[in-house]
Amino acid sequence: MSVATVSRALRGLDRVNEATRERVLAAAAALHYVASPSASSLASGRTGVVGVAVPFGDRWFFATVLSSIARRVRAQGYQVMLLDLEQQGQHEDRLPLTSDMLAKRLDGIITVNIAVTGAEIALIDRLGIPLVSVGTRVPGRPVVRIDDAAAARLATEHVVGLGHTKIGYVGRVPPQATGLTTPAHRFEAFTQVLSEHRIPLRSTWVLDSDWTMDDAFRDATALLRRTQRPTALVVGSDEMAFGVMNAARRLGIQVPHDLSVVGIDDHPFSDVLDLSTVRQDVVGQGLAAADLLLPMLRGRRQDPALEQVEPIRLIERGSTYPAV
Amino acid sequence: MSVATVSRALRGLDRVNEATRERVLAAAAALHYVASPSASSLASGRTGVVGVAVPFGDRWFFATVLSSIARRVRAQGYQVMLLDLEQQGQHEDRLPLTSDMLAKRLDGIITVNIAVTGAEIALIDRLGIPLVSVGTRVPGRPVVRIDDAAAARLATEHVVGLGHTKIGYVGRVPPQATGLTTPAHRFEAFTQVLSEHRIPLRSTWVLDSDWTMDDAFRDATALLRRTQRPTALVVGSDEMAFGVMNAARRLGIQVPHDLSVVGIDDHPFSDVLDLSTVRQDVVGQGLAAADLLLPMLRGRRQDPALEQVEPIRLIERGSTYPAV
DNA sequence: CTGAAAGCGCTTACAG
DNA sequence: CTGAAAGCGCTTACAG
Repeated sequence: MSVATVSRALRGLDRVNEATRERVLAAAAALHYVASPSASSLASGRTGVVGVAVPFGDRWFFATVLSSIARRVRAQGYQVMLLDLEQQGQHEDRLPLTSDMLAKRLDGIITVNIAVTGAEIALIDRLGIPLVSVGTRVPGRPVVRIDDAAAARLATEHVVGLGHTKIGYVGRVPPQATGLTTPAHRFEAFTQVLSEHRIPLRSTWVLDSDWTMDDAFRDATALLRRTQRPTALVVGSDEMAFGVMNAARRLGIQVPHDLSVVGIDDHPFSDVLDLSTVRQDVVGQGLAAADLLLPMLRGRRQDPALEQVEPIRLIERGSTYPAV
Repeated sequence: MSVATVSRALRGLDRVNEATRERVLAAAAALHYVASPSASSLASGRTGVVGVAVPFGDRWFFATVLSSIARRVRAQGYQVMLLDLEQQGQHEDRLPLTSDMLAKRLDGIITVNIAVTGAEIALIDRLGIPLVSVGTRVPGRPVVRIDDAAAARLATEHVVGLGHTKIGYVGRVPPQATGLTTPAHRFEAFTQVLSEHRIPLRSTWVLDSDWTMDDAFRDATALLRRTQRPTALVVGSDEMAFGVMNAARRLGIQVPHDLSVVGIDDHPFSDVLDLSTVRQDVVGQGLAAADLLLPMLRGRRQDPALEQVEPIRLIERGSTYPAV
């Protein structure tokens, strides 16, 4: 029996006699034989590995997307390489995607809220690696995301509907700092809703944030100490909203009676914290991205302009209350 | 110039003329040349990849360990393969480690709270892959962990010291369900402290749990509805403690005045929730495991009985209060 | 349906 | 310090 026949039998190709295949399979099992991935890759040009690039591997959103992608691609026989681009102690600057990470290593890549640079796109183009983005779009590739503006709109209209007119925002990101679209879209929608309702926007009630709970805690503490403070805060993410609620609690400000807080995400802990929020299906986005990428690994072209927008919805909980 | 010389120059081996090396490096940069990992692996037998096996890739503890391992091994030129062993919808049964995941793919592996089976150990032995475990020990391999008994002891003695005598426990795992050592050690230490202080242990105040917030929420709700209820709960993990606090809040039971709650972990959100807890350094454990594994990848033997026990300490916050 | 052969792109002794 | 050659273990046309 030749190595060619064994190779075909093991990979389930046709043109192999059933009896032959069974003998091969039996022998492979007895000998614990598994084809060498390196040798297969070298010969075939395919690695069976999908890379997932995240800016922070240890945060809920990214860990959840990563895990759901891993589950889905594993079912098709692919392994997942983690590309955690976090740069120690630096919030703005992430590690770049390099040839070392990508070249001949990956059959495809999913970027999760990564603002991919022109140089990186050139690299990925040169390597010819199929790519799907989640959240922030990579130009010329399919994207899976929610409608960030609509999400912020839902949250903002919720507190407006409760009669609030003194409304602040937490989670604006200075536009030059990053190429991420999510923070900008959410903040912009917030301002639009206010202006539609002719509610004045106080610039001192808009807090920049590096999008962490700790940072939101610090900034919200400063804001809530002022004599002039809002009665409601719209917060760009649930994690930041947790920081805001903590700040209020420490200052003796009652949520929701003295201050309404609404987030975006529906983080698994938002229920515990009784946080009103706008739910997005994070697992679903990971699975959708994998489902988009998988056919591309087999050479199927995908519409580069494809935008798969996943649904969102308002979850009213106890952190929001009518204005007095 | 031969391929051998190029190979040596690129990998920084000695016995290469400096001028030659510089020419090679310049040419490689100009051509965007990167050595094919598959070809290198096939020829050298090394893959430059470390596998990290976790039972749930989307939970804080595992995502944090994973991310810190990735950071540390990346600094040495290694990539991380994610082995997420979660089996959809099944809490007890995880996916097994298989040849497909391991054979000729990985230079080493770190298991994070995985109760590795005998068959899996035999496989890993046969493949000769160096292994380091975090949390639950893999027999015959180094382990990085905290002293779980000491952690539970600290938490329990804290509420005992506050004068509580009606004390319950959340997070016992039926011993046959899993080979994990953490839940067993923590519960055992809890019972010991009680008996040392001659505090009776009510079996109805001990809650089994699958170690999730939701499950703890459900079970704690049932417990706290009883007329006879504890004044303090020691909880095996912070995430479960969040569920317990939520249950109390929903029932109108005030934490800490009607009920003290203490967890173990110091989860990033524990500060927000004002949860008293026992802190462990999760990032530190990941880094330590990587530091143990890295030399093994270069052939260094490590003491198979090595136990690196990381420090813990009590963090008193607002969820615990003296008994009335 | 099966086999012989080329080739994937490196690394590693070995010789010089 | 450098090069020629073998070899790592597969997959893929191609021939039969």
